[in-house]
Amino acid sequence: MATLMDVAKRANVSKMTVSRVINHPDKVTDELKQLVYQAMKELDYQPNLIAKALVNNSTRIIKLCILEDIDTTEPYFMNLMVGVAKTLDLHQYSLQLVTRRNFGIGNCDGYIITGMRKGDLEWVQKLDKPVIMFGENRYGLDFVDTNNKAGTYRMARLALEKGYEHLVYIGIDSKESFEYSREAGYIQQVQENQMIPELHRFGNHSHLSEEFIRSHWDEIQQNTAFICASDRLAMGVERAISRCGGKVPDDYGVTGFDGVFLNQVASPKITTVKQSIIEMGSACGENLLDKIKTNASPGNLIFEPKISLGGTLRD
Amino acid sequence: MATLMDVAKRANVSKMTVSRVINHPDKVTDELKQLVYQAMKELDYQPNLIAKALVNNSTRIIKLCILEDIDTTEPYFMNLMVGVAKTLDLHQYSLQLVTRRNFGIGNCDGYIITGMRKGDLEWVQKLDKPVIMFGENRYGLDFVDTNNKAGTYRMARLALEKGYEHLVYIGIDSKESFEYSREAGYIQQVQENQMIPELHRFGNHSHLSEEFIRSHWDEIQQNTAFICASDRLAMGVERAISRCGGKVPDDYGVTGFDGVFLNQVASPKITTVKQSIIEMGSACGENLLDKIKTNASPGNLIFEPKISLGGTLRD
DNA sequence: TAGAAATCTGTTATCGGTAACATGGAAAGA
DNA sequence: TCTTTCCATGTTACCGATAACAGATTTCTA
Repeated sequence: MATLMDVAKRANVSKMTVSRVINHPDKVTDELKQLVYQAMKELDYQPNLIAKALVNNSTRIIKLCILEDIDTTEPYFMNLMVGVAKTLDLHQYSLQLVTRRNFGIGNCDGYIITGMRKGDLEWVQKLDKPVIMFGENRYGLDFVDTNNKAGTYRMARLALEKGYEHLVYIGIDSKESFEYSREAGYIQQVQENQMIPELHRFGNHSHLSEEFIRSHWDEIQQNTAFICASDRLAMGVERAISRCGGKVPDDYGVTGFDGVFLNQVASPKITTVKQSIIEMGSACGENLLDKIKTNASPGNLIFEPKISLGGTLRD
Repeated sequence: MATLMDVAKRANVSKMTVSRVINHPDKVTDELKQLVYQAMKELDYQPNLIAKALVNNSTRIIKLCILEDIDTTEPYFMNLMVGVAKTLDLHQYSLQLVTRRNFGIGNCDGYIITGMRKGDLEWVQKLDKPVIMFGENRYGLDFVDTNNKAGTYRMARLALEKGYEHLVYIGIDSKESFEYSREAGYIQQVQENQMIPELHRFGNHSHLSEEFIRSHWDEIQQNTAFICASDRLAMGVERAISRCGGKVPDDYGVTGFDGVFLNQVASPKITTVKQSIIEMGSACGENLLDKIKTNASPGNLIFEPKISLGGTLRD
């Protein structure tokens, strides 16, 4: 591997000049710059990031903190992780996965945090390294998220356009901001159409929504579409309808939210609000590295969700 | 952050002595060692891995090469990645995900490779850094894998014990070693019971196995158990039987292989040969780091699979 | 045109460790 | 007792980069 020194020798300049060409090119004459560029190309020079890290006294480690108490085998978080890892690796940063328990251990250059609750606000604000949140929040912390409200709003409209006459919302029993936003999107669409909102909330497990539908099957009107806050819940609803003898999508519609793997393995596939989790993870990484480099707040980044058509809304 | 120097000063010794206490403790008297340990504890000394990496001229980067042409959203590979990442992060190594395309780019300290085909053998053997394969191979390259043969062998026996009279194998249409081993396990069990093996192979997609079962429904005998080489295939089989009016598990049995998420979302859940992909990924990492450190081949590591009971074999 | 200011380039010290060599005192051999 | 060997420790140089300072030109100003 060629070093700064090798390049310097070949270009007949000092190490420092080479370093300047890389970091402060305006402080070097064009003539020397050309020589140095030439030498770098000939030697295929790649800067040694470890040496750089040493002088900057950085760790090149980013901590990804998943504060929710969740199974790491869940594809949703894996996708997030892959997205983050992709970007970090590109910049030769290392990703460290941490939870509540092992949070404080070891140094790092920045944090990506998801699943924050109110009680966490205090210590999150005290962190002395740059932070990006994954998931909207109302505390002014920089975040990356999907436009949750727009997601359910548009999905609800789509269901109406497809001719379903009743819209029931099946939500997640959680106090997090994203859930409020999804509910708000549904409610707005329903109210704009002079309908009365009907919301139910459960823990995010398919068997809970399934059980609910089965036990209330008699009260459910034909031509209802269920706007669900997750693909898990949608999967349960779909299964329940099917087992109760209902027809999806002809007599009942079902829509999900997330679009991470689960929607594809259901049968028929779930029409869902697709979040590009991997891309969002990458964006978290980009924003964080930016924040580390420039020391300036990148603000919020909101991804517009796309509707991924499956077979749970009629055509 | 306390440095070697800080510790040295507090213990009234030279930097070198502190370094020796850490790396060659036998070359330092007990008396000094005590002083140094004391000082390290008082200052909560953590060695700076970046500085270490610089002198060793290492990158602290490990490349995970997924040579199969596969969707990265697949939970299987994500689990592998998480497992690897877990271990590497513990040792402050960085994980880089590479494919065929970007393989050669950039330096690293070692490789974890999965999905190797015959044609890859040549360049894999030429790599100048330590390598661990994920997935069995017959070329003498160190690997970590599940005992594939034992998996199908035991699963087939279980199906027989549950009273299914016919065993049909639904395999993956691939020339990789793991598939041969799974087939071998099934065949051995079947032959030990004086039965005649029946194997079918498809690309690893649920709709392919589903289509096969549906189109051959008339020829399928009651009380058959399908031993599938993946949960995907099993899912397709399960769905087909259900749609053709068959009863799982009463009249037909279905078993899968992998146990990574998919088996849990099917309904009923698939009885499957569970591979601990995350642990295996961790093991790949451990073995590779070991190999890097000691420069000695760790040999192969074979995980015994466990049968994860779902509802697709009768009780 | 002398002297000051600005511009460019090189030298030195530094980040936090480790290897290789140097030193000084104790144990061993003559 | 005097050398030789050994062992524990310290000194120096180095890994590959960068910041701060120093020196050499050039340009500008009076």
